[in-house]
Amino acid sequence: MTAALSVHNRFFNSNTPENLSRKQLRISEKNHNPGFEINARSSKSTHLRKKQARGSKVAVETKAQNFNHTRALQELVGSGSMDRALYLFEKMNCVDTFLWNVMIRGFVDNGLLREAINFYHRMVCEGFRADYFTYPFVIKACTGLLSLVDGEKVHAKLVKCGLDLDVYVCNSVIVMYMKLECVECAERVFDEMLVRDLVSWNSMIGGYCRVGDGLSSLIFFKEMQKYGMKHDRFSLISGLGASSTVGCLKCGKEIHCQVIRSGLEMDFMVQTSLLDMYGKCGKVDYAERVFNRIFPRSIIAWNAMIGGYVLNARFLESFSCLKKMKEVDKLNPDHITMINLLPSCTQLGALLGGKSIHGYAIRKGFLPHLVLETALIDMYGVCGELKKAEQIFEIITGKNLVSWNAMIAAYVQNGQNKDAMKLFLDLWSKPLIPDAITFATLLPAYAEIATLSEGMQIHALITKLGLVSNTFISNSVVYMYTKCGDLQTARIIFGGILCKDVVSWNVIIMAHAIHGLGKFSIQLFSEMRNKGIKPNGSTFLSLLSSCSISGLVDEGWNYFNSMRKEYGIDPGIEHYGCMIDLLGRTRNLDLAKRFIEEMPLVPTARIWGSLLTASRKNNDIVSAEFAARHVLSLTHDNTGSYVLLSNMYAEAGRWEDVERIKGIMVKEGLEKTTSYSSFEKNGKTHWFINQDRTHSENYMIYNVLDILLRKIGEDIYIHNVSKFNPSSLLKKMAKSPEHHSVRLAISFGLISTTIGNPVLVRNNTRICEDCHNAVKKISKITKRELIVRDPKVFHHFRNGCCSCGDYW
DNA sequence: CAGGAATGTG
Repeated sequence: MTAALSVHNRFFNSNTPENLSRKQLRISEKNHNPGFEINARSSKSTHLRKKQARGSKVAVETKAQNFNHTRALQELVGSGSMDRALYLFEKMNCVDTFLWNVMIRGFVDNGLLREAINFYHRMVCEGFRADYFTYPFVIKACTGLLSLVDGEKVHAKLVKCGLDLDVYVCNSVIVMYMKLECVECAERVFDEMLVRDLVSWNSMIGGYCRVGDGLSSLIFFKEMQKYGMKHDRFSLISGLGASSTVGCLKCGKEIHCQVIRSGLEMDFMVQTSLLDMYGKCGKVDYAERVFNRIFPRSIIAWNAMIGGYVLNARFLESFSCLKKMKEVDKLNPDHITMINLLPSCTQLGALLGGKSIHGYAIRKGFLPHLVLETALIDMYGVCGELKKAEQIFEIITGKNLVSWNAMIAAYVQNGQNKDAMKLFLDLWSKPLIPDAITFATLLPAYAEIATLSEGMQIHALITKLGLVSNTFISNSVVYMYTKCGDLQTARIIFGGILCKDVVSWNVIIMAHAIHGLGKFSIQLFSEMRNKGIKPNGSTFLSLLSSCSISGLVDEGWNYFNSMRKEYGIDPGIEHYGCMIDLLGRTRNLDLAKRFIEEMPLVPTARIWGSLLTASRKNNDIVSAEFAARHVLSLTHDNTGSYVLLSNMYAEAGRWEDVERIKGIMVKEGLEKTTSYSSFEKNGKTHWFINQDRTHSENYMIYNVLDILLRKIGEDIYIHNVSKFNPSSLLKKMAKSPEHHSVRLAISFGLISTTIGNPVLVRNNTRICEDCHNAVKKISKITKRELIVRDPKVFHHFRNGCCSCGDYW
């Protein structure tokens, strides 16, 4: 007669039943029954009253009927017919806590989580006491909804009822907090438990695993044995997961031994975890051994095996594994198979493979699927199909941070730095908070195009979000400041990195390289070795670049030769590239050519490009043609090579050849890159193109520039007429460099800054010979440091000299 | 009545 009680309590009893104990509840139930008919208000009660009026015989029947109803209700719930269960529930007249629990559990089991919570509220409202059977279900519903708000309310309620003493209830609360990433709350609940069972421990181990704290997971895994808990399959599975996140093969192997000792070797979930662990710890052969013992092999085991191959860069094997899966076990790939295989396509550059996976996913109805779509963005991004990546990103509903990060990465990988920055600002307006990966992805874009003030803003943001202690991020910040021209700040931040890794050192060595401070690079390199940091290939790339940029020829050769001898590092193609630059500086073109011939690697476009630069510096048109031919056979759209060659022809007065190159470029659809220079003033960037007259301070800029040019004797039109030299005049007229963008920007920079301060100008193309000469002289007569950033390096012009040693 | 294996971004 509980329904009656509920009605009664609702209207006449302020002492709500949830404040009473189970025993008290039963007593009050009895006591209030007699008054039932008078107090009845609801239609349910009226219905009951009519039934009861038919006499005691009917009452007995009702009891039996209720018993049948209960069984029917359980069956309906079990089969997932929640609507019919609800109908029956509403019809039943003797509802009690047990039946409410059956309903709530049914909702949870059938994924109707919100309904489960609503039903719990209704249950409490109608005066039923939620018991220690109710709460695990309700908490599970909150967990599934990822609703911390609901969860905390329910938790508070159950503490009030004293149900926080129940092990089952507490275990479910732990799982909830862990899944909602409130690790500290879970820890507190765990700590305050008077009795902990196996599930309590397993929930902690599994919870830490889930939030990525493999170390704590392993600590709890070891700790629980001290409390007399024996690991079961759940503990072992979580322990294996923790070993893979930490990447601790030793831990994994130990747990493998425990698996064998516990006789769980043939447990298929444990097997899958083992296989996964070995794959993630880099032991594919062990994984294969485990895999071969699994029978029957589920799609999950196959997926784990495929994932293992992909993770260990054995891409082709991942595809043959897929083939075997289809042929041997007649299993169809699912969405996780696709997610696993997409990185294989990405790494192999197999766009066609990636597209067919996309097609398969569409045909099979796997889409929309957030993770799969993100993997597709990555694949299309790396394969250069930016439009496709954008399309997928557009249609994703419920984008999470990973999706945003993937799209930002796609832009950066394709050199669309501006779009990456724009997308980041877009993300900033969303309720998502960028993380370390966002910045690690984004910072290279900032390094390429951000102004110093933009760079400082992003740095402030990183600091605000507490990501400065992340070495990966700090390294990128150092590089960004370097590329923004602020080597001073780059140094300070480098000095502040607490855990400097090899990348930190490589970055700071490279920073000094691109600012033409080779001696400092060398000093930093020896400092690094003294600190016991082992240099890698990239270290030498930074070091050799520095030697080449600063013209430290002997040092460069010494380091190059020491690479293999002292450090056991085989020089890569990039290292050879640096050496060719170095040889180019010595003006020994024949040696450079022989070096290319004799090197054990196939020359790339960059190698031939270095020879082309060297040929230009030597004014050796034949070598330049030779180098350019090679560059263009490898990259058809290398505009720079055409322009360089064309300029050489022009200087030699070979106008037919200039026209010929022009013709080829037109035929190939190539346009000469428009050179522009920029100068940042008060956070605003001012742009200039050659002969630009659009700037608001145009008059002043040209006046100042003309004075400067006259002072340095480059105003050939006015002063050099007497020493008329037709070929030199022709040369200058062809390019009219006296109003090149870089000079305009420097002129504007000089009038926009205080005397004594350096002027920093950015160029999108390499500075021409004439301007380089002119800027050197301007630095001398103005007594200012003039800094020009080109696509590769910073030219520091000081007192008539440039840090690049006139070779760039 | 509670807990578990394979999945995307640097």
